[in-house]
Amino acid sequence: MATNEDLAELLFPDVTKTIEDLEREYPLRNLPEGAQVTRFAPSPTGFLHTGSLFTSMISYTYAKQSGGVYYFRLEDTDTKRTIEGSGELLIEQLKQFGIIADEGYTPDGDIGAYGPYQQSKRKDIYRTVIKELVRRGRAYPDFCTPEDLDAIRAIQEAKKELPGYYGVYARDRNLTADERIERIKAGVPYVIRFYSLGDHERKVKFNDAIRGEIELQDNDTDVVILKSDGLPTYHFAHVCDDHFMRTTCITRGEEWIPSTPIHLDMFRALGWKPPKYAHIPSIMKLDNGNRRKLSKRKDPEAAVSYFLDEGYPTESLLVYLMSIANSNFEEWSITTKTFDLSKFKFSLKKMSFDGALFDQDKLNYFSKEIIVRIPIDELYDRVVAFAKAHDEFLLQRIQSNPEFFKKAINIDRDKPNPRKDFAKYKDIYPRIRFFYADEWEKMVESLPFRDTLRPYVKELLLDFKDKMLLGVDESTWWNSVKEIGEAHGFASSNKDFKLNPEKYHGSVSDCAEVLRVAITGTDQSPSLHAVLEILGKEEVCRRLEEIAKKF
RNA sequence: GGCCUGUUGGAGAAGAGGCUUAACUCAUAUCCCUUUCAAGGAUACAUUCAUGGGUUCGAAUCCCGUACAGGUCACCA
Repeated sequence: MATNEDLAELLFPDVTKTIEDLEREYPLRNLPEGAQVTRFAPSPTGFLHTGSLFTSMISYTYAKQSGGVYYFRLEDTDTKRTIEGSGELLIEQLKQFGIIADEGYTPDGDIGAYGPYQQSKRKDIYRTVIKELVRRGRAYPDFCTPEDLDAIRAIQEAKKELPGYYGVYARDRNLTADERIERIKAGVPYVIRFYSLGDHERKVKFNDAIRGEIELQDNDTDVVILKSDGLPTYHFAHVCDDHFMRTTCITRGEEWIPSTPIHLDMFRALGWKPPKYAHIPSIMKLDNGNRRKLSKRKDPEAAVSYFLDEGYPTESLLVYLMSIANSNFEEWSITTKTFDLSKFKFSLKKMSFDGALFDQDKLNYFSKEIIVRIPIDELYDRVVAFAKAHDEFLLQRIQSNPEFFKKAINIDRDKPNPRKDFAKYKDIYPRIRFFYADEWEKMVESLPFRDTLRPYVKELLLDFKDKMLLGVDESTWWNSVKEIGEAHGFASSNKDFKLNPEKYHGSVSDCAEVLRVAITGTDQSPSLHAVLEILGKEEVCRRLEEIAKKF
C-alpha cells in the first residue's frame, strides 16, 4: 500500500530541499523592534492604478517610518493576463512618485537577499513546501476537470448550498494514495489542493491593523494551491512568499478580507506565524448615485498615467492621497505650512474604513498650493520636462524664448498673496497663449469688446499707443492710463463714476477693459501692467495699432 | 443567496456617554477688497449623526432589529 510519502516523491521527484532548508536560506530579518517589512505586490497586468498607488504609498511610508523595509514583488502567476513589460512600467511609474523599493524585482535583476522577487521564478520554493504538505497529508492532487467543478457548483446552487470544494463536495479529497498514484501514472491532469482541517461552523478572529478585530467563518474549502500549469495560486503564493520574505505587515485591498481565513488556515497548517494584515479601503467614485470602485475602464482618473499626462506634479497626487489616508494630514500641513510627507506621522489606525470618493476639486486645490510653492526656475524645468514627455507644441513654444515663457508664467507668483492659477501643467498654456503673436492674431478675429464701449475703442487705443507710459512702475503706469481715460470722458475712479454716471462714458475700469481686450484678446487676464512689460513697447504698440485699424 | 464590512453636510472627515450650539479642510453661495481674473478677508451652509426601538439623569457615541451601500464566494489576483 502506497503512502503519502510515495505520492510526494512521485509528484515532486526533483525536489530535494526541505522547508527547514528554506528557513535557513531566508533567515529572520535583523531589524530593530517595531520595524515593519511591507511590500507592494502587483500583477503585471497593466498600468499603475490609482488605488495601487494609494496602497503602495501606504506600504512605503509605513515601512519607512518604522525604520523597516519596503520591497517590490511581481506576482506574475497568471500567465494569461500578464502584459509584457508592464512590471517595468509599474516600477517606473512608482519611481516617479518617489516610491522606490529597498529590495525586490527590477528590470535589471533582483536586489535583496530574499528573492527571487518574481513568483514565476519561485517554483522551487512552492514545490518544496507543497511536497512537504503532501507528505503530511495536507495537500493532494485533485483530478476534477473544469466540467466536474461546474457540475458540483450546479448541484450546490440547486440545493442552495455554499459553492466550493469542501466536505462531501471535495470529490478527490479522500482518495487513497494508491488511487492518486494510479491516476497520475495514467496521465490524468490534476491540480494540487490544500487539505483543510477548518470547520465552517467555527469562527476565526484576526486583528486588522486598520479595522481592529475581524471575525469570520473559518475556511473549510480545499483551495487549489498549485495550478495545472505548475504555478501557485495567489492564496498559496501569499502565504509562502510573505513567510519567507519575512513580511511583517500585509497591506492589500479590502477585497481580500473574505479570503483571509484561507490564508490563516494555511499558516496554521504550516505552523507559521501569520503576519499582521492591513486591509486598505478602495478609492470610490459616484456613479448614478451609487458608490463604486474606481474603474480603469470607465474612469480616466483610475490610471495614474492620467495625472501624469495632465501634468499634475507627482507630489500633488501623493498629498491628496495622504489626505484621504489620514484626514488629520490636512490640518497638520496647514499648521506646519508644509506638504512634506516624510515629516508627517502616518498612522494605519487613523485610516477610515470605507473608501473615499475621489475628489478632483480637492486634488486641484492641493495641486495649486503645491505649484505656487515651486520656485520659478524649478517650475520652469518641470514644465519643460512635462512638455518633452507630453506636449511637443508647448516645448517648441518654450524653447522659442525660454525667458519670455518664464516671465509669463511667473506673474504675481512672488506676492504675499500669490496667484494660484495652475493646478497642472496643462493649465498653463491656455492662460498665457495671448502672449504669443500668432495666437493673438487668431484671437483678434472676435474680440469681446462690450458694445457700449465700442464707439471709444479706436481713439482710446490710439492714445494708449502714443501716450501710455511703459517701463515704469505700476502706479505711474496706472496714472497715465487714468489720464488718457479722462481725456476721453472716462472717470478716473470708480467712485467718481458711481457718483455721477451721467457725466462720463464710463470709468477707468472700462478703459482698462478696452486695453485688456485689445492686448490679451480676452476680458480676463493677469495684471495688465505685468503683461505689458513682458510684451514690450514695440509689441504693445503694434497690437494697439492693429486693433485700432479695425475700427 | 451565505458570509464580511460600512453608513456623521455636496466631498474628505473629527468625534470614543456629559467639554458639541457636531471641529477642521475642500466645494458652493453672498458680501468686502479690487482695473478684469486669480489671490486674500468676512459670512452662510447637518436642530442632527441611515432608520426604528432599548439602556441611561444624559447617546452621534453602548445594545438589538431593519434598510441601504460596498466586498467576497475561480486552476484571477
